[in-house]
Amino acid sequence: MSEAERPGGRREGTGSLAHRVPDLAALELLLAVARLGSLGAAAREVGITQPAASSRVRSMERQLGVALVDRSPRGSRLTDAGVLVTDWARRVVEAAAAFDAGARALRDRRDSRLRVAASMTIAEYLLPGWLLALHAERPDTAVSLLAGNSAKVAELLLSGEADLGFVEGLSVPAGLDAVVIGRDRLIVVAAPGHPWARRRRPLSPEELGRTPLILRERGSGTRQVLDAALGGLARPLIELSSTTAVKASAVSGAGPSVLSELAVREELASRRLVAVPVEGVPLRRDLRAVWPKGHRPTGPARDLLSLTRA
Amino acid sequence: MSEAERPGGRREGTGSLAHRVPDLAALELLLAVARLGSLGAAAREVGITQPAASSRVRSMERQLGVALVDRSPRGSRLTDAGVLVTDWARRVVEAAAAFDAGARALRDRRDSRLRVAASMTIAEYLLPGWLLALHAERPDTAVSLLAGNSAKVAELLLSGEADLGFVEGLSVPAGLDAVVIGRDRLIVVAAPGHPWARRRRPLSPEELGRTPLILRERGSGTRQVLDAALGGLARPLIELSSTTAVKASAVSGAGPSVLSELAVREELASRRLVAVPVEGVPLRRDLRAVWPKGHRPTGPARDLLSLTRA
DNA sequence: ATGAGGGCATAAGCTGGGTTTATGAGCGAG
DNA sequence: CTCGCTCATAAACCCAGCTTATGCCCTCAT
Repeated sequence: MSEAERPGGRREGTGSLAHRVPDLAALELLLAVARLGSLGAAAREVGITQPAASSRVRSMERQLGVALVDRSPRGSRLTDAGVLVTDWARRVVEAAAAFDAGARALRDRRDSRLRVAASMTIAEYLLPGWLLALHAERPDTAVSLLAGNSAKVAELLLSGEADLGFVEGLSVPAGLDAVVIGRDRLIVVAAPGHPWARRRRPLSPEELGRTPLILRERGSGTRQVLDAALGGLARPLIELSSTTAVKASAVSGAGPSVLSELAVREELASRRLVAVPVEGVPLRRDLRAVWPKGHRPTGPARDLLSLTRA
Repeated sequence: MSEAERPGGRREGTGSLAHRVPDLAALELLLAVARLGSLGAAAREVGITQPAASSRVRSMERQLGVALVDRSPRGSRLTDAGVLVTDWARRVVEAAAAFDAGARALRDRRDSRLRVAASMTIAEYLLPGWLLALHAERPDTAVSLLAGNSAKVAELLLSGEADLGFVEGLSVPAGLDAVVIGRDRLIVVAAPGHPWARRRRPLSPEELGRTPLILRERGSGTRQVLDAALGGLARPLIELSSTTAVKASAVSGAGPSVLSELAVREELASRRLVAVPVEGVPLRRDLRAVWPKGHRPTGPARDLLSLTRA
């Protein structure tokens, strides 16, 4: 009953992002201001009144502790800091747009003109981007998404519950035609503090095989590829049930791991994980679009397919 | 709940992201639920009560039209759809974390232990990631950021107002020592519908030089590099005053453009822009860390520097 | 000069989403 | 069989942010 639950001390560091980052509506408003050069015009565009926009921007500036726009009776322009903040805001908004595209596809399970079945990795990391691009070209296309492993994708296609599929893996499921649309690679990663992170000589397969790694559980696609590449030798340090858990564990320095390049792209870019060179281990796997044998994709399926070919 | 608010019937497309995407607090809560396997535990972690968490998750599910977690008396696990949504949510949260890291550096102009001066491109696209990585390794380091062009960076370093600088460009400003930390490339891009997008033969310098392009104004760093590479020949179709405006214009199909690889990475990944191959035009430029001649970076500056070397 | 128009700031009042507190119900373990 | 964990529901409450209604400032055109 006493409210001593909250240690009243410093809330430095972890104040929960949401308290320090303006909400999406505010960020969108800021982008509109940047584009239109006027608070009032931006307000109109996002469907609120001018005083509301004024207040929103002001409270953003208070929250961030930085002046973002130069107001003048002739309009508003971004300050230097505002330009930077706006660009960072754009990235947040784009991630939100990808979220929305994915969520929308997930919701419209039925009655969509294009039903896509995809493996988890592709659904997670590639599909939202494709959906955004598709929306830009063919705004009317309603897409629905079903996710599963290769076998599930094949089943959905063959039973007519999906029009187009995407799988990663070594072989094409029976009864399907396929085209390679890209390539994924498993890479060895370690936290920056790990000895391997500074390594310049490539790891040998034996070395990789005898070192305990943070891995997905047996049976997962990634684990299968790794085991096959090493000849069933992969030795687990910990086994976790999701790619995310594996990543988090690797980032925290628990040990090295082997993960899809797609899954760790961001961590590599921000240097929270480091790629470790390896030699003599075939860790590539093809990404393929698939469809029922003979039934060449047409209409919206063809549109989407043409977007995915790099 | 039938509301005939918007005349025009169709509320397809533009419903303003913020109405369709849960706010950051909700996304963070979802991530916590995924990690901890319990609504109550997640609630505790983000500092709200269990019923609030329950209600928040429920309203997310209503908003998205998809069940995200399987509740049981023994805890909560993500559904299949929940796994996907959570991964997309993670990307939004990471973008927000980068935003926060950048904004924080921008705010703490003075009295920071490490004062960084960076050119716009680096400040926009690379620094937030570095700051996140630095924070992961050295949580106590307070960083401040000043952005400007190469000359401004040099000035700040030489006057002692900054400890470490980052510039992109062909030469190192006088009075500074430097080390190359990466490489940027200008690339020719076009919207997917543009004829160049399907081109397989590389463009020749002449062809590029005689085609009107969407460009930054004369005097911008990007424009300078391009003009130098072409021998002053670049022909503008439109001249715009920000990288963002150029991108938006190119995406909308107004014409081809030449932009930093860093600036269009996301657009390329989602296929809103397509890279056009070019030959015989030297469009690379080095990214360098710089500091006052003789004053080797030490302490936090050295930490940051070591993070940036790929 | 001088008035019209666009742009931003301030003030006051209201609405509703999200929160807390309080309670109940299901399931498993000791 | 009871304790301890989980989640759901209900009711009261609080505050953030919106709208409406102004006013001031600047610029441009007459």
